[in-house]
Amino acid sequence: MLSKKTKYALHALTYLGKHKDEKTVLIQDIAEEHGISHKFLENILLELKKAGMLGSKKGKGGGYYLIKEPKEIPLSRVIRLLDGPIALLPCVSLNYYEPCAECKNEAICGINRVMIQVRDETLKILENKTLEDILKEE
Amino acid sequence: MLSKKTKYALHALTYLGKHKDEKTVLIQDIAEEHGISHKFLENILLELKKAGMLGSKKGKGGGYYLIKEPKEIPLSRVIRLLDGPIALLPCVSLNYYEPCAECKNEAICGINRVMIQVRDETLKILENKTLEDILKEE
DNA sequence: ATAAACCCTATAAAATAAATAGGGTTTGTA
DNA sequence: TACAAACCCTATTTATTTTATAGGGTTTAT
Repeated sequence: MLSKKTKYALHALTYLGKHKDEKTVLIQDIAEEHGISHKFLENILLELKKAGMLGSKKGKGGGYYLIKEPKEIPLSRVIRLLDGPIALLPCVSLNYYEPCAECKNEAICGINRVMIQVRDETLKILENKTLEDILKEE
Repeated sequence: MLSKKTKYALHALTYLGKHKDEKTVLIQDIAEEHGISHKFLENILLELKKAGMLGSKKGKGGGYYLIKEPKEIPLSRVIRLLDGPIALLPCVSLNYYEPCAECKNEAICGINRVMIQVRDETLKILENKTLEDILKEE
């Protein structure tokens, strides 16, 4: 399951996508819309900004805005940023690889091999679904 | 990512699959092979037994054994049993449904709709990969 | 000047996962 | 028939991760 962080990030991105004709959107507006703590959401938006998905403007009249086209933001990107690996095991993660302690020899581990296949197929799904798909459904 | 419980369960099932010509296998043998605590593994094997995947024999000379063909044990089954939902959000889980607190109206939520699609495609993968696929790779 | 907004780091609280403990029950074998 | 080896069960503790809070600092439009 996705963490609340990721879930909130998706809500925030969706909100920003729906209001992209407005120049900026306030944290407070998104937080109120979804009943999220202002401060918690702030941390999430900062991460999205550092990752290059959002821009922001300081000072009175400032706020956040999308700096990418919704179709350029795949679910895989958001999930990896806030939740970490998409792979089901550390030993098959592309971005967060770690060996499995209980595995004597990864090279001959059937679980490892199958999980690589699962990872590749799952990635295909999550790379193809983007913020645009979410917006189209609203 | 899968919990250690699920990972250990997969290792245990694989071990049992590789030794299915022997009548029974001891917890201790599996635990030693993968450096898992005997007691922790015991709890996992009991769950697998309750779920109808394993049989066991008490008393001296007893142990655990597979009671299903490896191809009848899909990953989805093991994951759901030990880890819970396969869906990425509670509001799209088939087996562990719960509404999302921050969602005002699930019926018009684009995230919900897209996550239903992701769930269906992910399920296809995890239902098609079975213990047999793991055993074939070893 | 000032208020409204973003930015940053650290810490606390809550929830979950992982492991341990301690015994009970069953059953094959000597 | 005693005993040891194995499964069976429940509860508790420990560790880790997630979630949330706190408290301020910096920037900028008006």
